[in-house]
Amino acid sequence: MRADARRNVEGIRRAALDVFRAGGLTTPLDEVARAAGVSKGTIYHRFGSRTGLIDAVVEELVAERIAGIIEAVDALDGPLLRFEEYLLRTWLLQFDEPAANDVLMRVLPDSEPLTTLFDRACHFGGRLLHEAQAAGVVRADITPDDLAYLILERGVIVRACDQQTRDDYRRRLDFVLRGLRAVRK
Amino acid sequence: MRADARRNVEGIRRAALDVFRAGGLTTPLDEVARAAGVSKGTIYHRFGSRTGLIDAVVEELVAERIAGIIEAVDALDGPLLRFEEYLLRTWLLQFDEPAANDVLMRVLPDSEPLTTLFDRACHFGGRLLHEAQAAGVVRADITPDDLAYLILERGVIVRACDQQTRDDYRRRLDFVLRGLRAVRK
DNA sequence: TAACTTCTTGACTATGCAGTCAAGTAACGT
DNA sequence: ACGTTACTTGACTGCATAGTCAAGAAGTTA
Repeated sequence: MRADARRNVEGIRRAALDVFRAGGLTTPLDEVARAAGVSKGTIYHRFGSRTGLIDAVVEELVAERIAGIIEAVDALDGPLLRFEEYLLRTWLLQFDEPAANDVLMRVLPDSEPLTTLFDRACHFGGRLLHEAQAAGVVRADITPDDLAYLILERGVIVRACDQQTRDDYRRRLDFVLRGLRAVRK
Repeated sequence: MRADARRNVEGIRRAALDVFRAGGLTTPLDEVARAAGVSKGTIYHRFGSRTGLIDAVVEELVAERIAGIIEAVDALDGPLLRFEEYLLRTWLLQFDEPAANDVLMRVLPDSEPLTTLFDRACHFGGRLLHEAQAAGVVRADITPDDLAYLILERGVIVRACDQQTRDDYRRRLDFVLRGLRAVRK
């Protein structure tokens, strides 16, 4: 690979990290090209497709955030707290990081790296749900699908309602969490 | 107005009712034109703009549905039941009728007829919220804005997640309603 | 430095929708 | 039946984005 090509690949990667971080994985490639100081054609040349580029950066972009949540929540005590903190932190991540939101919304269902990240979060959430239900602290009729849906929903909302403040968003999450708890006898 | 023009206006109105009923107010005008058997230009000629056409049909398309909810809910007893039935029926209306959903989502914020319909629903909901909070049966920290948001959210979700079954959608609404109730002492 | 190969470019196609307008068509009045 | 005027048409512009490719630029090697 020629020197200029190597330079460009790196530049594009870095630009993609910046641009996708700010605007999510659906940002037009022209913006990445502009940020990298190359033409769109070069990106296609080097990464094959839009998805190719995303695959090449999404891990670095998002993995740490999801791992951070899993780690932090794993350190907490109590099945209800753990379950609710998992959801809360995930929902806030969706608000804060468009790219993470895109992963959690399965914007590119065919991308392996994206699927891996998504599954990691889902699997962990499923475990917490199971434990919380076993302890009788969240409603028994919530399914793992419902859980995925609760996250997908929030993603859709975050995307569409980008004028709401983080505080309002955060406050309203409490309503949702409350609805998932088991009814006190 | 010439006879053919009058005929066309009526044809377009009727086509718009059909098409918007099925696909919501954001359906491309070409589809309305095709359904009416005229060209797109004729629609613009007769109704001035996309919004003009929508204004001309939205009342007939949606008013009855919203009035129906208000009437039915008004006949119920108990502040909690009334509040929850209002939300539930509104949310189901959003699922069943894309056009009603567009109204409730304020897809065209500048259209008077749309605003009128929206305000009617909002005002009624606000009253129910107030009564329910006065009776201590729903959380006191829910604002009228939150209520509008709960409806907007659902609208966004319905639009984006069109593959979910009505039954699943319905079942999940219970989670949300549950989260709005006052905490039992 | 010249030949050779790799690489980059940006104009191009394609898609989908909003909205416009010159030119053609058809209803109406006399 | 013919002129006038209202009306309709559909091709056109404009916009935004994905993806392609022939031609020109530039790194590499001898």
